[in-house]
Amino acid sequence: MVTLEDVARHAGVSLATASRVLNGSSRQVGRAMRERVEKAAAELGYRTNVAAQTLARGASDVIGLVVHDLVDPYFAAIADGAMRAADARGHMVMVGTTHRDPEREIAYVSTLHAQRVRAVLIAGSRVTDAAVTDRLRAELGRYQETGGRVACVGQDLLGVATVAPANREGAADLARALAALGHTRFAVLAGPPHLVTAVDRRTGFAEALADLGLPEPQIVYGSFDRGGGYTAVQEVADATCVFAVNDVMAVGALAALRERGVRVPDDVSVAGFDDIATLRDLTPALSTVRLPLADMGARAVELALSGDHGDPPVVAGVEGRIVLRDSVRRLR
Amino acid sequence: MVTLEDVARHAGVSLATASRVLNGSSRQVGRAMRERVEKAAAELGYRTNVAAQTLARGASDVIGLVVHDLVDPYFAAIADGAMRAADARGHMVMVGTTHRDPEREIAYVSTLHAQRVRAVLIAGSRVTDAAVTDRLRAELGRYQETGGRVACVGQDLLGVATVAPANREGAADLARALAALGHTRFAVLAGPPHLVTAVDRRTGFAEALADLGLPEPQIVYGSFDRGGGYTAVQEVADATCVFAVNDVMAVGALAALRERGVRVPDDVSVAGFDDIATLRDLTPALSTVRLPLADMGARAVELALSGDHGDPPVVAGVEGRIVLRDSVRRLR
DNA sequence: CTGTTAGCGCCTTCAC
DNA sequence: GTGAAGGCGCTAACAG
Repeated sequence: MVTLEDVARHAGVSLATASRVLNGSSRQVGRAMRERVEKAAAELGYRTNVAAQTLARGASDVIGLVVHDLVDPYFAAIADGAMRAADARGHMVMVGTTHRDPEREIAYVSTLHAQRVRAVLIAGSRVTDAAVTDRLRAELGRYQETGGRVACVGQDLLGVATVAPANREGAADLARALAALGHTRFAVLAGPPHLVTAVDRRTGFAEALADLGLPEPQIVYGSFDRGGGYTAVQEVADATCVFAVNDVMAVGALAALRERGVRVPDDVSVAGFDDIATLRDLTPALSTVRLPLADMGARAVELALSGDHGDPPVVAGVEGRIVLRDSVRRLR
Repeated sequence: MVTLEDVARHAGVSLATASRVLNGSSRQVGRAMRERVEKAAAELGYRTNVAAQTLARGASDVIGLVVHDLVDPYFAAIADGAMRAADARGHMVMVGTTHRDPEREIAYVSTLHAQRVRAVLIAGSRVTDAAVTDRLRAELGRYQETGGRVACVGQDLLGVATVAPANREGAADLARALAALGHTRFAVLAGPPHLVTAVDRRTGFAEALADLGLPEPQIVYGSFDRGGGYTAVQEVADATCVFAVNDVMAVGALAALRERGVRVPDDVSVAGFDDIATLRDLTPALSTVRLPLADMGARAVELALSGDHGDPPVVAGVEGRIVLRDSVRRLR
């Protein structure tokens, strides 16, 4: 294993000089020496030992990212945006997937802290369980005390910089748009009651309907994935329009409806939330609320890395945009 | 920042003892001391400094993963499998995305080498450019010389342990299955001519047709993504069956056909390759060749981590399974 | 501009 | 079973 010292010796310069040319210091090095060092490094096949560098510098240039599930296109898109932004700033990204286990979220923060990553990004819905949230906050707090930066994509419940999609408002806008098409009897495939994202979207939707003087929607709980939509939609009684709180669930609902011979949008309209790119080729095309997922990931990187340590955490709201496509139909 | 030394002092033991308790050594430590150390660590909020540990041990427990694009469900699935396997072995995963730039692939290997990751996983098609491949091989070679482990998901062209999907054979099987339905005039949306995966699938398909005495398929090149399928299918002349060399391209093709009012499978049959889970709810359901993507990722982790340094690289073949769904139709 | 020299935090022989 | 001490590879003052 070739070390900096080997390179220095091979080039006939001091360790410090070799360090300065190979691992960007602010100091200048004379052209002649610089070239000798670079030549020696190339000849020897030198590779910086980042662990040693991190130890000496007291800071690494790795960013940690915690997501629920990379196979879920929602998180894949956020991760992609975050990784592009990280890359642009010269950072590598270390990823942990929790598969929706809040305990693992906490454990990952601890692990990433141990890795002394420069920043930790937490993406995904918070849970309504205050005790779990508090423990995550505490873990993040310990990390921040030692200089760690944190940003979250989701609800502003952690006391850290947050990219917060307007779930309530987006769902409310969607409700109004659907009502404007003449729908009055709605059902909501609401996902699990302990996921804040699901709850926000469900209540935003329901409140908007109430404001319009429309009847309460039928609420069907279930899991937050395709299967949840698939199962839940089968309990819908007589709605003319079904709102699934995310696109993946809507896809499950569409599949179940198709199997039962229910036509969309002729027999029932369906809408989702997120506007997942991979799902844009479904038939009928899914109406939804578009969230700029990749931007949100990139934004989180910026928030985490910018600002000074003492600053109060920034909360960046993100608006969803209603996209009406073929899966919904005008009733009157 | 709390260090091991702080913990040792707080517990009234030596640094060595604290180290043995907190960071699993093979040595035993008396029960009383162990408990004192653990208590002190908890009280102080100690977190191992992995950088220091890596430096001292000369080995990290991070695995590097290089993929083309996390938003592409193909890679998301492989990454998911790899991360689960890594996790089960106590490793974190550092991810780099190349967005199909072979130069970045090489650069990432270098970066991961600098990070002294325990193993590097490279997922994704090789390119036909031998010069680029040689440089990647060289970079991997340098890494391996210093004890790094490597595994690849794709073609066995790097001289490292490889999980190699049977692209040729899968495509050939598919061709035979489609021919058995009575199709004789085929078109292949072939992707780019420099991607080995695309080439293998195209040639496997064409060769099987030739063996059956059927006419040569029309070959249309393009990009390896949705847009590539969308564009390429518009140049298809008079085939009764279109084979897109991956599912995402097939989705693009379906979209273009739908827009032009061409019915699938009534007017033309369409098949893809990979069997991407997220795409299983398309209508018509896509016929394809199923690859166990998550398993492949997990397998790569195993291959990389197992075996001894001198061993010749293992090549693990992976078979695809034909899945015929509604997007193809029997002609006779 | 270049070299010398303490550490950075932890692991691991080696004695006790 | 426990402690003392050298060293892992690099950085960043500090001198020159």
